Amino acid sequence: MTVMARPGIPTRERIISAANALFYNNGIRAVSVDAVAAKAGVTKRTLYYHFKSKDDLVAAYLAGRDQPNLALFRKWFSEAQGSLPAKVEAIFRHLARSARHPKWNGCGFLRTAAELANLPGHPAIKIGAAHKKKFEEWLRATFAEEGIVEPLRLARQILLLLDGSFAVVLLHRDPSYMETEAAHALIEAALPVRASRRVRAGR
Amino acid sequence: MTVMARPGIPTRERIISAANALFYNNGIRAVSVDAVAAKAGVTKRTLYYHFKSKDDLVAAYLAGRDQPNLALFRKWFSEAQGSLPAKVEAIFRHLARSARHPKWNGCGFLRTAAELANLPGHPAIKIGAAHKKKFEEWLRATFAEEGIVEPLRLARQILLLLDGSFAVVLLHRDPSYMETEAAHALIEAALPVRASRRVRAGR
DNA sequence: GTCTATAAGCCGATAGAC
DNA sequence: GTCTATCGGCTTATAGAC
Repeated sequence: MTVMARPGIPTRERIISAANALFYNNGIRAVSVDAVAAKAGVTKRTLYYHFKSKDDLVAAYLAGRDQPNLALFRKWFSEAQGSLPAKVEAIFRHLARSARHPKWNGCGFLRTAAELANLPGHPAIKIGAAHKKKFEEWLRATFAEEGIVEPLRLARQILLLLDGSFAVVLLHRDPSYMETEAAHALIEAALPVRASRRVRAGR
Repeated sequence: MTVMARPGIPTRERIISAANALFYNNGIRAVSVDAVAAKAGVTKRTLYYHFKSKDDLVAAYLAGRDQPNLALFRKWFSEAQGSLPAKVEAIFRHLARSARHPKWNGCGFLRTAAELANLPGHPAIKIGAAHKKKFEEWLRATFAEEGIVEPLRLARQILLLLDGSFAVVLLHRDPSYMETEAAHALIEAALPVRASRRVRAGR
């Protein structure tokens, strides 16, 4: 367990960074407060000075992943070339690439919600739910701008595919599930009628 | 913690039944072997006579859910009226009804895989992966019979929606995500061209 | 096959010094 | 704000009797 003694960075940030690495890799209940303190290079007493409980620390771990994660999805979308279906499909393609990294372990928000399913009001679950709502709302607004008739319905359908991809790829350890082009098919089906009606039996 | 002292049922079955209730409701690492033994009405020593470790017990818990779960999906499909898309959509409708029960806690296979993501070769994860593969294969065969051009691709797309539904509904505690009719749209998009091309902008 | 008893260690959280 | 030291309880797993 490497000590992350980087004096330039505030103690609280070092603790969150250590918590992020350990909780994401190993899960919540598998990681002790002792282990987080050791990895951050502080004593447990110091950790409890900055966070009032382990639950509080878990919430801070997920809160730290919220904005970076959303920014990454928006970046993948906006940098992609082509039509709307192609740009959304690009998110899944980039995700599959991430999932091939040996340290990839699915979605931290979904895994935490799954592990703490017996504690529905847990602060970490609320942060996860808010994160997914922000993503859904960004998708809805994007689809609305493109003239989709029911943008919220389509946003929720894509969300099911995204979170299903996290779950299935984590279970099978097979990123090819993210390359079934389901998002592409759903978006084309929702496109206004004037859009190109492509050949369908051909592939 | 109710003692499940039902003398007619073999000890091993009583232990698995207790493990099922506790692990599904609370998660794996949140439940001690002590608690399972107490709920089954046996001592810990007896439990370790029937199962060589907690990991072994967790695997038995999931193995016990495999066939009943698959049978339920097949029943929901076969008893539904109407076209192929309608019959698959019926699975999601029934699932949403299950999810409204207060004791519903998502998919036991996916939650276990999420919690034990740091142990990729764990026997329980293998059982979960095999379970989902059986479901995928049943879907593929069903679609092949219906003349779908790429039945495996469509089966995997539907699987993403199903497991995404488990994940999202567990996070938000909102079963309406299972009623976005995404499966219906994907299957219709994959149907042979001769099939009815319905009005699309109308709803 | 089931019991009592316990090993050996880790858990989250806290007291009090500086 | 960070340290040393420790509490009481819970963890998986095992020993040996019957």
